[in-house]
Amino acid sequence: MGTTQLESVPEPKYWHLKTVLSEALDSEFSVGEILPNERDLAARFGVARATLRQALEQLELEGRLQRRRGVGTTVAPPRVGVAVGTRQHAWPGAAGDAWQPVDSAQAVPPAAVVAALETGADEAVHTVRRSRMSHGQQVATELLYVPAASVPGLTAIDAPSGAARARAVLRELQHLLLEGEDRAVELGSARADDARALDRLPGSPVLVVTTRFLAQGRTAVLSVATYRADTCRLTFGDSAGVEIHHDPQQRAS
Amino acid sequence: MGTTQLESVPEPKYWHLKTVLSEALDSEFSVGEILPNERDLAARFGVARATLRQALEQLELEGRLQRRRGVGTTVAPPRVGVAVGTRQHAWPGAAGDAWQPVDSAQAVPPAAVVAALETGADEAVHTVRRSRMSHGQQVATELLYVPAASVPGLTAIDAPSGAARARAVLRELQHLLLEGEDRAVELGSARADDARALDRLPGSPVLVVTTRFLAQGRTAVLSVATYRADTCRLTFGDSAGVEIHHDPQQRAS
DNA sequence: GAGTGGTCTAGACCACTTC
DNA sequence: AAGTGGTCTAGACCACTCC
Repeated sequence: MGTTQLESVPEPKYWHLKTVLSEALDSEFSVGEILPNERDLAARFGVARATLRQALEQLELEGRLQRRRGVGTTVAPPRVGVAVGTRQHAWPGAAGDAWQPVDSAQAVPPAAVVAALETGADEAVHTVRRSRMSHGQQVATELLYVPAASVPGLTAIDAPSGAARARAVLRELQHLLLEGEDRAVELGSARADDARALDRLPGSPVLVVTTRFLAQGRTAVLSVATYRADTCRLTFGDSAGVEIHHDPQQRAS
Repeated sequence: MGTTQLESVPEPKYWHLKTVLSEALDSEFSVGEILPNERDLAARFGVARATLRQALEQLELEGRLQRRRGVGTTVAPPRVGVAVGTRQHAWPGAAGDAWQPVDSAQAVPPAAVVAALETGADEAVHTVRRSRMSHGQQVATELLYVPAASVPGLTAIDAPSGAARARAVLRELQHLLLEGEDRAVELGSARADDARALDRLPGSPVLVVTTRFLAQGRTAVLSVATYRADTCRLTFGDSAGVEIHHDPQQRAS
Protein backbone atom coordinates (compact mmCIF):
# COMPACT_ATOMS: atom_id res chain seq x y z
CA MET A 1 0.00 0.00 0.00
CA GLY A 2 1.35 3.36 -1.04
CA THR A 3 1.50 6.29 1.31
CA THR A 4 -1.74 8.21 0.93
CA GLN A 5 -0.56 11.51 -0.46
CA LEU A 6 -2.08 13.59 2.34
CA GLU A 7 -1.13 17.25 2.36
CA SER A 8 1.51 16.75 -0.28
CA VAL A 9 0.71 20.34 -1.21
CA PRO A 10 0.15 22.12 2.12
CA GLU A 11 -1.59 25.37 1.43
CA PRO A 12 0.03 28.57 2.67
CA LYS A 13 -1.20 30.01 5.94
CA TYR A 14 -2.48 33.20 4.37
CA TRP A 15 -4.50 31.20 1.89
CA HIS A 16 -6.15 29.12 4.56
CA LEU A 17 -6.68 32.26 6.61
CA LYS A 18 -8.38 33.92 3.68
CA THR A 19 -10.78 31.01 3.36
CA VAL A 20 -11.60 31.06 7.05
CA LEU A 21 -12.14 34.82 7.06
CA SER A 22 -14.24 34.61 3.93
CA GLU A 23 -16.59 32.13 5.55
CA ALA A 24 -16.74 34.21 8.69
CA LEU A 25 -17.70 37.23 6.59
CA ASP A 26 -20.58 35.27 5.13
CA SER A 27 -21.95 33.97 8.37
CA GLU A 28 -21.01 36.36 11.13
CA PHE A 29 -20.73 39.81 9.63
CA SER A 30 -23.01 42.12 7.74
CA VAL A 31 -22.19 44.81 5.18
CA GLY A 32 -20.55 47.87 6.71
CA GLU A 33 -19.60 46.14 9.92
CA ILE A 34 -16.14 46.88 11.31
CA LEU A 35 -13.71 44.00 11.77
CA PRO A 36 -11.32 43.78 14.74
CA ASN A 37 -8.05 45.57 14.05
CA GLU A 38 -5.18 43.78 12.35
CA ARG A 39 -3.09 43.28 15.48
CA ASP A 40 -5.96 41.64 17.34
CA LEU A 41 -6.94 39.50 14.38
CA ALA A 42 -3.36 38.34 13.87
CA ALA A 43 -3.09 37.41 17.54
CA ARG A 44 -6.41 35.61 17.45
CA PHE A 45 -5.30 33.44 14.54
CA GLY A 46 -1.79 33.00 15.88
CA VAL A 47 0.01 34.50 12.88
CA ALA A 48 2.24 37.48 12.26
CA ARG A 49 0.53 40.67 11.24
CA ALA A 50 2.14 40.55 7.80
CA THR A 51 0.59 37.15 7.16
CA LEU A 52 -2.82 38.32 8.20
CA ARG A 53 -2.43 41.36 5.96
CA GLN A 54 -1.71 39.09 3.00
CA ALA A 55 -5.09 37.44 3.53
CA LEU A 56 -6.87 40.78 3.98
CA GLU A 57 -5.27 42.14 0.82
CA GLN A 58 -6.70 39.28 -1.21
CA LEU A 59 -10.15 39.75 0.25
CA GLU A 60 -9.97 43.46 -0.53
CA LEU A 61 -8.89 42.65 -4.09
CA GLU A 62 -11.97 40.46 -4.42
CA GLY A 63 -14.19 43.28 -3.21
CA ARG A 64 -15.11 41.60 0.05
CA LEU A 65 -13.40 44.10 2.37
CA GLN A 66 -12.66 47.77 2.44
CA ARG A 67 -9.73 49.11 4.43
CA ARG A 68 -9.14 52.73 5.31
CA ARG A 69 -6.07 54.04 7.08
CA GLY A 70 -6.83 55.53 10.46
CA VAL A 71 -10.31 54.06 10.42
CA GLY A 72 -10.39 50.31 10.13
CA THR A 73 -11.48 47.39 8.00
CA THR A 74 -15.13 47.06 7.05
CA VAL A 75 -17.20 44.53 5.18
CA ALA A 76 -17.73 45.81 1.65
CA PRO A 77 -21.09 45.83 -0.10
CA PRO A 78 -21.43 43.70 -3.26
CA ARG A 79 -19.74 45.19 -6.30
CA VAL A 80 -21.82 47.66 -8.25
CA GLY A 81 -22.52 46.86 -11.87
CA VAL A 82 -21.29 49.71 -14.05
CA ALA A 83 -22.53 49.82 -17.61
CA VAL A 84 -19.81 50.19 -20.23
CA GLY A 85 -20.53 50.35 -23.90
CA THR A 86 -24.25 50.44 -23.78
CA ARG A 87 -25.68 53.07 -26.05
CA GLN A 88 -23.33 51.98 -28.78
CA HIS A 89 -22.80 54.64 -31.37
CA ALA A 90 -22.95 57.56 -29.01
CA TRP A 91 -20.15 60.04 -28.60
CA PRO A 92 -18.76 60.91 -25.19
CA GLY A 93 -20.94 63.68 -23.87
CA ALA A 94 -24.07 62.56 -25.68
CA ALA A 95 -27.29 63.27 -23.81
CA GLY A 96 -27.63 61.22 -20.68
CA ASP A 97 -24.22 59.66 -20.50
CA ALA A 98 -22.93 58.78 -17.06
CA TRP A 99 -19.88 61.03 -17.08
CA GLN A 100 -19.37 64.47 -15.65
CA PRO A 101 -16.88 66.83 -17.33
CA VAL A 102 -14.24 68.14 -14.97
CA ASP A 103 -11.53 69.90 -16.88
CA SER A 104 -9.90 70.29 -20.25
CA ALA A 105 -6.63 71.44 -21.76
CA GLN A 106 -4.57 71.32 -24.88
CA ALA A 107 -1.62 68.99 -24.59
CA VAL A 108 0.94 66.85 -26.35
CA PRO A 109 -0.10 63.28 -25.60
CA PRO A 110 2.37 60.47 -24.81
CA ALA A 111 3.80 58.58 -27.73
CA ALA A 112 1.59 55.54 -27.24
CA VAL A 113 -1.50 57.70 -27.52
CA VAL A 114 -0.22 59.44 -30.63
CA ALA A 115 0.24 56.05 -32.26
CA ALA A 116 -3.31 54.98 -31.44
CA LEU A 117 -4.70 58.28 -32.69
CA GLU A 118 -2.77 57.92 -35.91
CA THR A 119 -2.09 61.62 -35.88
CA GLY A 120 1.17 63.36 -36.45
CA ALA A 121 3.35 63.80 -33.38
CA ASP A 122 3.00 67.56 -33.66
CA GLU A 123 -0.74 67.73 -34.15
CA ALA A 124 -2.64 69.59 -31.44
CA VAL A 125 -4.73 67.41 -29.16
CA HIS A 126 -7.35 68.45 -26.64
CA THR A 127 -7.66 66.47 -23.42
CA VAL A 128 -10.83 66.27 -21.41
CA ARG A 129 -10.96 64.91 -17.90
CA ARG A 130 -14.23 63.44 -16.71
CA SER A 131 -15.43 61.54 -13.67
CA ARG A 132 -18.15 59.03 -13.06
CA MET A 133 -20.27 58.46 -9.99
CA SER A 134 -22.38 55.44 -9.17
CA HIS A 135 -24.44 54.84 -6.06
CA GLY A 136 -23.07 58.01 -4.51
CA GLN A 137 -19.47 56.95 -4.93
CA GLN A 138 -16.79 57.97 -7.38
CA VAL A 139 -16.08 54.85 -9.44
CA ALA A 140 -14.00 56.04 -12.36
CA THR A 141 -11.96 58.82 -13.91
CA GLU A 142 -11.42 59.26 -17.60
CA LEU A 143 -9.05 61.10 -19.86
CA LEU A 144 -10.21 61.82 -23.39
CA TYR A 145 -7.80 62.63 -26.18
CA VAL A 146 -9.47 64.61 -28.95
CA PRO A 147 -7.39 65.61 -31.99
CA ALA A 148 -8.05 69.18 -33.02
CA ALA A 149 -9.21 67.85 -36.39
CA SER A 150 -12.16 66.17 -34.68
CA VAL A 151 -13.53 69.45 -33.36
CA PRO A 152 -12.87 71.96 -36.14
CA GLY A 153 -15.62 74.27 -34.90
CA LEU A 154 -14.02 74.76 -31.52
CA THR A 155 -12.91 78.33 -30.84
CA ALA A 156 -11.20 80.01 -27.94
CA ILE A 157 -14.45 81.79 -27.16
CA ASP A 158 -16.31 78.49 -26.87
CA ALA A 159 -13.65 77.08 -24.64
CA PRO A 160 -12.55 79.43 -21.91
CA SER A 161 -11.26 77.00 -19.31
CA GLY A 162 -12.10 74.25 -16.86
CA ALA A 163 -15.38 72.40 -17.02
CA ALA A 164 -16.80 74.90 -19.49
CA ARG A 165 -14.01 74.12 -21.90
CA ALA A 166 -14.61 70.41 -21.42
CA ARG A 167 -18.28 70.84 -22.23
CA ALA A 168 -17.45 72.86 -25.31
CA VAL A 169 -15.17 70.15 -26.68
CA LEU A 170 -17.80 67.48 -26.05
CA ARG A 171 -20.46 69.61 -27.67
CA GLU A 172 -18.40 69.99 -30.83
CA LEU A 173 -17.92 66.24 -30.97
CA GLN A 174 -21.62 65.63 -31.47
CA HIS A 175 -21.35 67.14 -34.96
CA LEU A 176 -19.35 64.16 -36.16
CA LEU A 177 -20.89 60.94 -37.39
CA LEU A 178 -19.72 58.04 -35.22
CA GLU A 179 -18.76 55.08 -37.37
CA GLY A 180 -17.71 52.55 -34.77
CA GLU A 181 -15.81 51.92 -31.63
CA ASP A 182 -13.14 49.62 -30.29
CA ARG A 183 -12.76 48.73 -26.68
CA ALA A 184 -10.18 46.98 -24.51
CA VAL A 185 -10.11 46.16 -20.80
CA GLU A 186 -7.01 45.39 -18.80
CA LEU A 187 -5.72 45.43 -15.25
CA GLY A 188 -3.63 48.36 -14.13
CA SER A 189 -2.58 50.11 -10.97
CA ALA A 190 -3.77 53.56 -10.03
CA ARG A 191 -1.44 56.44 -10.64
CA ALA A 192 -1.14 58.99 -7.85
CA ASP A 193 -3.69 61.44 -9.26
CA ASP A 194 -6.23 58.79 -10.21
CA ALA A 195 -5.82 57.22 -6.79
CA ARG A 196 -6.63 60.55 -5.17
CA ALA A 197 -9.71 61.02 -7.33
CA LEU A 198 -10.93 57.51 -6.57
CA ASP A 199 -10.17 57.76 -2.85
CA ARG A 200 -7.69 54.90 -3.02
CA LEU A 201 -3.99 54.53 -2.35
CA PRO A 202 -1.57 54.83 -5.25
CA GLY A 203 -1.02 51.46 -6.86
CA SER A 204 -4.40 50.04 -6.00
CA PRO A 205 -5.78 47.79 -8.73
CA VAL A 206 -7.92 49.42 -11.39
CA LEU A 207 -9.64 48.27 -14.54
CA VAL A 208 -8.44 50.35 -17.46
CA VAL A 209 -10.94 50.64 -20.29
CA THR A 210 -9.48 52.03 -23.49
CA THR A 211 -11.97 53.03 -26.15
CA ARG A 212 -11.27 54.26 -29.62
CA PHE A 213 -14.08 56.13 -31.35
CA LEU A 214 -13.97 56.06 -35.13
CA ALA A 215 -15.21 58.68 -37.56
CA GLN A 216 -14.24 59.59 -41.08
CA GLY A 217 -12.06 56.48 -41.20
CA ARG A 218 -9.82 57.74 -38.40
CA THR A 219 -9.66 57.65 -34.64
CA ALA A 220 -11.66 60.70 -33.70
CA VAL A 221 -11.45 60.28 -29.93
CA LEU A 222 -9.44 58.10 -27.63
CA SER A 223 -10.76 57.47 -24.13
CA VAL A 224 -8.79 55.97 -21.26
CA ALA A 225 -11.10 55.28 -18.33
CA THR A 226 -9.88 54.02 -14.97
CA TYR A 227 -12.37 52.11 -12.79
CA ARG A 228 -11.91 51.02 -9.19
CA ALA A 229 -11.35 47.29 -9.47
CA ASP A 230 -12.40 46.58 -5.91
CA THR A 231 -15.89 48.03 -6.15
CA CYS A 232 -16.81 47.78 -9.83
CA ARG A 233 -18.13 45.05 -12.07
CA LEU A 234 -18.11 46.28 -15.67
CA THR A 235 -21.18 45.24 -17.62
CA PHE A 236 -21.51 45.06 -21.38
CA GLY A 237 -24.42 44.40 -23.63
CA ASP A 238 -28.10 45.13 -23.85
CA SER A 239 -29.63 44.30 -20.50
CA ALA A 240 -28.74 45.06 -16.93
CA GLY A 241 -25.88 42.65 -16.61
CA VAL A 242 -25.21 39.32 -15.03
CA GLU A 243 -25.94 39.28 -11.34
CA ILE A 244 -23.54 36.82 -9.81
CA HIS A 245 -21.95 38.13 -6.71
CA HIS A 246 -19.36 37.26 -4.15
CA ASP A 247 -17.83 34.19 -5.75
CA PRO A 248 -18.53 33.76 -9.43
CA GLN A 249 -15.88 31.07 -9.68
CA GLN A 250 -17.13 28.85 -6.89
CA ARG A 251 -16.81 25.20 -7.74
CA ALA A 252 -19.85 23.16 -8.65
CA SER A 253 -20.42 20.31 -6.23
CA MET B 1 8.70 83.38 3.87
CA GLY B 2 6.88 80.14 4.37
CA THR B 3 8.62 76.83 4.25
CA THR B 4 8.38 75.57 0.71
CA GLN B 5 6.24 72.50 1.09
CA LEU B 6 8.86 70.14 -0.29
CA GLU B 7 8.14 66.46 0.11
CA SER B 8 5.06 67.09 2.17
CA VAL B 9 3.87 63.80 0.71
CA PRO B 10 7.02 61.66 0.58
CA GLU B 11 6.30 58.70 -1.64
CA PRO B 12 6.88 55.23 -0.24
CA LYS B 13 10.15 53.54 -1.06
CA TYR B 14 8.53 50.71 -2.97
CA TRP B 15 6.68 53.22 -5.14
CA HIS B 16 9.81 55.10 -6.03
CA LEU B 17 11.58 51.81 -6.58
CA LYS B 18 8.86 50.70 -8.95
CA THR B 19 9.31 53.87 -10.99
CA VAL B 20 13.05 53.44 -11.15
CA LEU B 21 12.77 49.79 -12.14
CA SER B 22 10.12 50.60 -14.71
CA GLU B 23 12.39 53.09 -16.40
CA ALA B 24 15.27 50.65 -16.28
CA LEU B 25 13.09 48.03 -17.96
CA ASP B 26 12.40 50.45 -20.78
CA SER B 27 15.95 51.49 -21.40
CA GLU B 28 18.22 48.68 -20.29
CA PHE B 29 16.36 45.42 -20.74
CA SER B 30 14.69 43.60 -23.57
CA VAL B 31 11.77 41.18 -23.55
CA GLY B 32 12.63 37.81 -22.05
CA GLU B 33 15.77 39.02 -20.36
CA ILE B 34 16.41 37.77 -16.83
CA LEU B 35 16.73 40.30 -14.02
CA PRO B 36 19.20 39.89 -11.16
CA ASN B 37 17.74 37.90 -8.29
CA GLU B 38 15.73 39.58 -5.57
CA ARG B 39 18.45 39.47 -2.92
CA ASP B 40 20.96 41.13 -5.20
CA LEU B 41 18.47 43.72 -6.41
CA ALA B 42 17.44 44.57 -2.85
CA ALA B 43 21.07 45.00 -1.83
CA ARG B 44 21.79 47.12 -4.90
CA PHE B 45 18.96 49.52 -4.02
CA GLY B 46 19.66 49.43 -0.32
CA VAL B 47 16.25 48.15 0.76
CA ALA B 48 14.92 45.05 2.45
CA ARG B 49 13.92 42.22 0.23
CA ALA B 50 10.28 42.59 1.23
CA THR B 51 10.29 46.18 0.03
CA LEU B 52 11.82 45.24 -3.27
CA ARG B 53 9.24 42.49 -3.66
CA GLN B 54 6.45 45.00 -3.19
CA ALA B 55 7.76 46.90 -6.19
CA LEU B 56 8.18 43.74 -8.26
CA GLU B 57 4.66 42.62 -7.42
CA GLN B 58 3.24 45.85 -8.79
CA LEU B 59 5.25 45.56 -11.97
CA GLU B 60 4.08 41.98 -12.39
CA LEU B 61 0.48 43.11 -11.85
CA GLU B 62 0.95 45.62 -14.64
CA GLY B 63 2.22 42.93 -16.95
CA ARG B 64 5.78 44.27 -17.09
CA LEU B 65 7.47 41.34 -15.34
CA GLN B 66 7.03 37.63 -15.06
CA ARG B 67 8.29 35.75 -12.03
CA ARG B 68 8.64 32.01 -11.74
CA ARG B 69 9.68 30.18 -8.61
CA GLY B 70 12.93 28.34 -8.96
CA VAL B 71 13.71 30.16 -12.19
CA GLY B 72 13.85 33.91 -11.84
CA THR B 73 12.29 37.19 -12.90
CA THR B 74 12.06 38.00 -16.59
CA VAL B 75 10.88 40.96 -18.63
CA ALA B 76 7.39 40.18 -19.90
CA PRO B 77 6.29 40.72 -23.50
CA PRO B 78 3.48 43.24 -24.10
CA ARG B 79 0.06 41.98 -23.15
CA VAL B 80 -1.70 39.96 -25.82
CA GLY B 81 -5.05 41.25 -27.04
CA VAL B 82 -7.67 38.56 -26.54
CA ALA B 83 -10.94 39.01 -28.38
CA VAL B 84 -14.02 38.68 -26.21
CA GLY B 85 -17.50 39.03 -27.57
CA THR B 86 -16.69 39.28 -31.21
CA ARG B 87 -18.90 37.09 -33.33
CA GLN B 88 -21.91 38.26 -31.37
CA HIS B 89 -24.81 35.88 -31.61
CA ALA B 90 -22.77 32.72 -31.69
CA TRP B 91 -23.10 29.94 -29.16
CA PRO B 92 -20.10 28.56 -27.32
CA GLY B 93 -18.69 25.88 -29.54
CA ALA B 94 -19.79 27.50 -32.80
CA ALA B 95 -17.45 26.91 -35.69
CA GLY B 96 -14.12 28.63 -35.25
CA ASP B 97 -14.42 29.79 -31.69
CA ALA B 98 -11.21 30.11 -29.76
CA TRP B 99 -12.00 27.60 -27.05
CA GLN B 100 -11.03 23.98 -26.69
CA PRO B 101 -13.36 21.59 -24.84
CA VAL B 102 -11.65 19.77 -22.00
CA ASP B 103 -14.18 17.99 -19.88
CA SER B 104 -17.80 17.81 -18.92
CA ALA B 105 -19.98 16.53 -16.13
CA GLN B 106 -23.40 16.82 -14.63
CA ALA B 107 -23.45 18.78 -11.42
CA VAL B 108 -25.44 20.83 -8.97
CA PRO B 109 -24.17 24.38 -9.45
CA PRO B 110 -23.58 26.81 -6.57
CA ALA B 111 -26.52 28.87 -5.43
CA ALA B 112 -25.34 32.05 -7.14
CA VAL B 113 -25.25 30.27 -10.50
CA VAL B 114 -28.69 28.77 -9.96
CA ALA B 115 -30.04 32.27 -9.37
CA ALA B 116 -28.50 33.60 -12.58
CA LEU B 117 -29.78 30.63 -14.55
CA GLU B 118 -33.26 31.16 -13.18
CA THR B 119 -33.72 27.43 -12.95
CA GLY B 120 -35.02 25.43 -10.06
CA ALA B 121 -32.47 24.44 -7.44
CA ASP B 122 -33.02 20.78 -8.28
CA GLU B 123 -32.82 21.04 -12.04
CA ALA B 124 -30.02 19.07 -13.68
CA VAL B 125 -27.18 21.18 -15.05
CA HIS B 126 -24.34 20.13 -17.30
CA THR B 127 -20.96 21.73 -16.82
CA VAL B 128 -18.38 22.03 -19.56
CA ARG B 129 -14.80 22.99 -18.93
CA ARG B 130 -12.90 24.64 -21.76
CA SER B 131 -9.52 26.26 -22.17
CA ARG B 132 -8.19 28.94 -24.41
CA MET B 133 -4.74 29.36 -25.90
CA SER B 134 -3.27 32.44 -27.43
CA HIS B 135 0.22 32.88 -28.85
CA GLY B 136 1.17 29.42 -27.63
CA GLN B 137 0.22 30.17 -24.06
CA GLN B 138 -2.77 29.19 -21.99
CA VAL B 139 -4.62 32.43 -21.27
CA ALA B 140 -7.98 31.40 -19.88
CA THR B 141 -10.14 28.64 -18.48
CA GLU B 142 -13.89 28.59 -18.64
CA LEU B 143 -16.70 26.77 -16.92
CA LEU B 144 -20.01 26.60 -18.77
CA TYR B 145 -23.26 25.86 -16.97
CA VAL B 146 -25.85 24.39 -19.32
CA PRO B 147 -29.28 23.56 -17.92
CA ALA B 148 -30.52 20.21 -19.18
CA ALA B 149 -33.48 22.02 -20.72
CA SER B 150 -31.09 23.79 -23.11
CA VAL B 151 -29.86 20.54 -24.63
CA PRO B 152 -32.95 18.31 -24.77
CA GLY B 153 -31.46 16.17 -27.52
CA LEU B 154 -28.46 15.13 -25.43
CA THR B 155 -28.37 11.42 -24.65
CA ALA B 156 -26.01 9.25 -22.66
CA ILE B 157 -24.80 7.72 -25.93
CA ASP B 158 -23.87 11.15 -27.30
CA ALA B 159 -22.05 11.99 -24.12
CA PRO B 160 -19.80 9.22 -22.89
CA SER B 161 -17.26 11.18 -20.89
CA GLY B 162 -14.46 13.73 -20.94
CA ALA B 163 -13.85 15.93 -23.96
CA ALA B 164 -16.23 13.87 -26.10
CA ARG B 165 -19.02 14.63 -23.67
CA ALA B 166 -18.10 18.31 -23.75
CA ARG B 167 -18.26 18.36 -27.53
CA ALA B 168 -21.63 16.63 -27.49
CA VAL B 169 -23.10 19.25 -25.16
CA LEU B 170 -21.76 22.07 -27.30
CA ARG B 171 -23.05 20.41 -30.45
CA GLU B 172 -26.56 20.19 -29.03
CA LEU B 173 -26.42 23.85 -28.10
CA GLN B 174 -26.19 24.88 -31.74
CA HIS B 175 -29.78 23.78 -32.26
CA LEU B 176 -31.04 26.66 -30.16
CA LEU B 177 -31.64 30.14 -31.49
CA LEU B 178 -29.46 32.65 -29.64
CA GLU B 179 -31.46 35.73 -28.73
CA GLY B 180 -28.89 37.83 -26.95
CA GLU B 181 -26.08 37.89 -24.46
CA ASP B 182 -25.05 39.74 -21.35
CA ARG B 183 -21.50 40.18 -20.24
CA ALA B 184 -19.68 41.39 -17.14
CA VAL B 185 -15.98 41.77 -16.35
CA GLU B 186 -14.52 41.99 -12.88
CA LEU B 187 -11.29 41.39 -11.01
CA GLY B 188 -10.87 38.16 -9.12
CA SER B 189 -8.15 35.94 -7.77
CA ALA B 190 -7.37 32.54 -9.19
CA ARG B 191 -8.69 29.52 -7.35
CA ALA B 192 -6.27 26.64 -6.90
CA ASP B 193 -7.41 24.65 -9.93
CA ASP B 194 -7.61 27.64 -12.26
CA ALA B 195 -4.19 28.73 -11.08
CA ARG B 196 -2.78 25.34 -11.99
CA ALA B 197 -4.36 25.46 -15.43
CA LEU B 198 -3.04 28.96 -16.07
CA ASP B 199 0.43 28.19 -14.73
CA ARG B 200 0.09 30.78 -11.99
CA LEU B 201 0.06 30.68 -8.21
CA PRO B 202 -3.25 30.48 -6.36
CA GLY B 203 -4.57 33.95 -5.70
CA SER B 204 -2.96 35.61 -8.70
CA PRO B 205 -5.13 38.30 -10.23
CA VAL B 206 -7.50 37.22 -12.98
CA LEU B 207 -10.15 38.90 -15.06
CA VAL B 208 -13.42 37.07 -14.64
CA VAL B 209 -15.76 37.38 -17.61
CA THR B 210 -19.29 36.22 -16.88
CA THR B 211 -21.53 35.79 -19.90
CA ARG B 212 -25.18 34.89 -19.96
CA PHE B 213 -26.53 33.53 -23.24
CA LEU B 214 -30.24 34.04 -23.75
CA ALA B 215 -32.65 31.84 -25.71
CA GLN B 216 -36.38 31.26 -25.46
CA GLY B 217 -36.58 34.12 -23.00
CA ARG B 218 -34.37 32.35 -20.47
CA THR B 219 -30.71 31.98 -19.66
CA ALA B 220 -29.71 29.05 -21.81
CA VAL B 221 -26.03 28.99 -20.91
CA LEU B 222 -23.93 30.69 -18.28
CA SER B 223 -20.22 31.05 -18.90
CA VAL B 224 -17.63 31.99 -16.31
CA ALA B 225 -14.27 32.57 -17.98
CA THR B 226 -11.08 33.30 -16.06
CA TYR B 227 -8.32 35.16 -17.90
CA ARG B 228 -4.77 35.76 -16.69
CA ALA B 229 -4.79 39.43 -15.75
CA ASP B 230 -1.03 39.81 -16.08
CA THR B 231 -0.77 38.76 -19.71
CA CYS B 232 -4.17 39.54 -21.20
CA ARG B 233 -5.87 42.61 -22.58
CA LEU B 234 -9.50 41.83 -23.31
CA THR B 235 -10.74 43.40 -26.51
CA PHE B 236 -14.34 44.04 -27.48
CA GLY B 237 -15.96 45.25 -30.62
CA ASP B 238 -15.51 44.97 -34.35
CA SER B 239 -11.90 45.51 -35.17
CA ALA B 240 -8.63 44.24 -33.80
CA GLY B 241 -8.61 46.31 -30.65
CA VAL B 242 -6.86 49.34 -29.33
CA GLU B 243 -3.13 49.03 -29.39
CA ILE B 244 -1.84 51.03 -26.47
CA HIS B 245 0.78 49.21 -24.52
CA HIS B 246 2.89 49.55 -21.46
CA ASP B 247 1.37 52.62 -19.90
CA PRO B 248 -2.06 53.55 -21.14
CA GLN B 249 -2.50 55.99 -18.30
CA GLN B 250 0.65 57.98 -18.79
CA ARG B 251 0.13 61.66 -18.20
CA ALA B 252 0.07 64.06 -21.08
CA SER B 253 2.86 66.56 -20.90
C1' DG C 1 23.18 20.75 -4.40
C1' DA C 2 22.87 25.40 -5.71
C1' DG C 3 19.99 29.06 -6.80
C1' DT C 4 15.51 31.01 -7.41
C1' DG C 5 11.15 33.07 -5.86
C1' DG C 6 7.32 32.23 -2.06
C1' DT C 7 6.09 32.28 2.80
C1' DC C 8 6.53 33.79 7.50
C1' DT C 9 8.11 36.08 11.69
C1' DA C 10 8.55 39.81 15.32
C1' DG C 11 9.45 43.63 15.70
C1' DA C 12 9.63 49.19 14.53
C1' DC C 13 8.02 53.51 12.93
C1' DC C 14 4.91 56.46 10.04
C1' DA C 15 0.48 58.66 8.17
C1' DC C 16 -3.97 59.25 9.00
C1' DT C 17 -8.52 59.62 11.45
C1' DT C 18 -11.09 60.28 15.44
C1' DC C 19 -12.05 61.81 19.97
C1' DA D 1 -3.60 61.31 22.58
C1' DA D 2 -5.14 57.02 21.12
C1' DG D 3 -6.05 53.83 17.64
C1' DT D 4 -6.08 52.46 12.92
C1' DG D 5 -3.96 50.69 8.62
C1' DG D 6 0.54 51.49 5.67
C1' DT D 7 5.51 50.94 5.26
C1' DC D 8 9.86 48.86 6.30
C1' DT D 9 13.44 45.90 8.28
C1' DA D 10 16.50 41.70 8.89
C1' DG D 11 16.33 37.79 9.36
C1' DA D 12 14.55 32.45 8.61
C1' DC D 13 12.86 28.51 6.23
C1' DC D 14 10.30 26.29 2.35
C1' DA D 15 9.04 24.78 -2.58
C1' DC D 16 10.56 24.61 -6.86
C1' DT D 17 13.78 24.32 -11.04
C1' DC D 18 17.91 23.23 -13.09
C1' DC D 19 22.29 21.19 -13.48
